[in-house]
Amino acid sequence: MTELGRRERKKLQTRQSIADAALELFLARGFDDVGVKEIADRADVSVTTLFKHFPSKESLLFDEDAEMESALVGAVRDRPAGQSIPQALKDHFVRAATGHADHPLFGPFIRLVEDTPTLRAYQRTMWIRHETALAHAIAEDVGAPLDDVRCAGLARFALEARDVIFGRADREKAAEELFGLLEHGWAADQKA
Amino acid sequence: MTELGRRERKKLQTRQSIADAALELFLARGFDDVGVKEIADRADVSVTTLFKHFPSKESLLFDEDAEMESALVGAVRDRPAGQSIPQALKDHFVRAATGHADHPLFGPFIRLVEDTPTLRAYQRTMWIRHETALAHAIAEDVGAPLDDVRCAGLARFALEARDVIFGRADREKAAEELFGLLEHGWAADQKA
DNA sequence: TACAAAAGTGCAATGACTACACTTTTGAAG
DNA sequence: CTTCAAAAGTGTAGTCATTGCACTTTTGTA
Repeated sequence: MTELGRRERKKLQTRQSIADAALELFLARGFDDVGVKEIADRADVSVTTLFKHFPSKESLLFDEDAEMESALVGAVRDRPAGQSIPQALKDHFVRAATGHADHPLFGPFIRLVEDTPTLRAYQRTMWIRHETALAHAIAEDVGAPLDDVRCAGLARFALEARDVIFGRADREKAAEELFGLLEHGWAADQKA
Repeated sequence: MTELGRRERKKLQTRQSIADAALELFLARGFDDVGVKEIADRADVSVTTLFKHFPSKESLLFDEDAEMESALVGAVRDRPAGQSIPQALKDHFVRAATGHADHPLFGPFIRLVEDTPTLRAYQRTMWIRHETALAHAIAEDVGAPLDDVRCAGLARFALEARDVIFGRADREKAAEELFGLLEHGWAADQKA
């Protein structure tokens, strides 16, 4: 679509260097044992520049965000005919989880986040940001008012479900059971 | 039960002074516009002492914690015969919310927390800590393995429901609808 | 009364983050 | 090709929460 000028390209490149440096160092020595200074040095930029690109130390690890939200909304909006919303969300999460599973850093990355309280909290905050968007998509789909409580609730529960699932050994089964619960509750509510 | 010696009493008193000073200042000027130094000064203690009593600035606002957890577990364990677990939790939350509603600082306090991202996040983290305890209580009650996924899920969803409910104008109705969803999903699952 | 543990203090340091004033790069207009 | 304002980058110095340390004071108890 939009051609990027050299300027934009260089900017993105700087950003990428920083993110790469951060990921390497964090994976090697842990989030708390690496300072921003060191990351900036390795990316060959000043600390000031680093913070011009990323709003916080935690954010260095979570880059792609806008895409996730539209994917989430899309999963509800464009689901196969006849499929329930909880089902569609479950499929979406399972697909997303297994989609990246081949990347060699996926495992270590997950472990890093799980083992660092700060990062868990941050990830969760970022994740929950999508609640409103998802809630609206659901409400629109079923023809409820945009701020309908049950739609907001389903959105929240679904997003949380992902977090619970990730903490489990058998993610497939966990997803099945948790979304089963939502599925039944949601269906019963829809009838009323 | 246990009589407190003068030492313990003085310690608690110091702690209370600090918490009081913090609450006053935060309510008056907002969380981010008050420094720990100022709080310590008002409570007439050193900053070092302040941090010997509280692990962080945020924790100054959230004191009573162990009680909440046992109350939560108790709500499940000692619920009236024939009442479902989601129902019991709903009742518990509604009761807890209205129980403090008469306190004059309750409203402003809630508003302070809602309006300060840091505090929202902190409160949520503290709150979710009870997930495991609640999940175990539920599992025990229905005779499932302690780490059963559906029990953990219900616990998580119920705790999150409280958060969603607090963000709503009509909390009574919101509670009704959200726990209705959990109720139906849970009931359907239990039969299987 | 004496003494060890507990409570409190002040100081200096760390580490994330910001404000500021500055230099360098670069896209685009003339 | 020159020019110039915006954008990208830099270094310095500061703020603020939080911690480690070595120290004094208080207090329960033997």
